[in-house]
Amino acid sequence: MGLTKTEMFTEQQNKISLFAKVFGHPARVSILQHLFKIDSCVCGDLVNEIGLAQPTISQHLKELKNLGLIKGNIEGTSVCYCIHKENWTEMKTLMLAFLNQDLSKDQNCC
Amino acid sequence: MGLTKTEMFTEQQNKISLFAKVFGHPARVSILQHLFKIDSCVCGDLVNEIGLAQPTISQHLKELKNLGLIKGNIEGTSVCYCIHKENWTEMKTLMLAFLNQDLSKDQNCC
DNA sequence: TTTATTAATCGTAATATTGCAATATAATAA
DNA sequence: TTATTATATTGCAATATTACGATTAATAAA
Repeated sequence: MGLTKTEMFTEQQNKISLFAKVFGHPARVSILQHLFKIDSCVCGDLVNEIGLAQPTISQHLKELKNLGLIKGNIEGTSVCYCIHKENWTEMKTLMLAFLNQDLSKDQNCC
Repeated sequence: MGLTKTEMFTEQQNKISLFAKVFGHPARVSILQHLFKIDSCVCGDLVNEIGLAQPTISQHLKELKNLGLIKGNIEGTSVCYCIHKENWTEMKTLMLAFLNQDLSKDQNCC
């Protein structure tokens, strides 16, 4: 099927999985790390930096933009992308709550 | 193509994306939250709890096990799954480094 | 031994993702 | 206006993912 049954899950679970999914490709991880490092970036830089074709990078950028994690400003013929700080912080809160679940309880097996 | 070009990325980037990918489905998020909550669990419980078919849950459990995030003990005819604490902690370190990248720098655009 | 019970595996259909060539769009330069 | 440059969109082929019915395997109970 390939179709996720989102209606069976809570809004929080679906949100977590959507953010995780966008991090689930090394090109998007790499793009984000690059944006953090240089603090702004045009698409062309990323094509050179990463090595995937321009349409592929553009598509990955679109997915990051759709989720609100980055924003882009048109500057002449190029586009300046950067991290959307507020949304990144909000996403982080959600992901941290998931990652920081309590590990201290005793397990009654394993 | 559908085939990720992992050779273009660092080992760290590939690792982050592999962990993120496994969190990229709400059923797996739900399974992990459930395991944290009750601290141990058999597959049958999860089938009732989540509502997907037994083979589907079993497949999601397998992916979590393959990445080392959970482990399973056979107990009679059922299997007791639980969080692999050491590996969870290791994964968390990696993901936190990614999520906690420095947001304080000035952006020269956007 | 026969019959549950429980979870894993197999096979398969439907949908999603990845990557890129070709093309389109938009802004600037000549 | 006509290039030129930079990014987005389209279309498509290859592969991956999701979900589940049918079956298998393994243990427990009768």
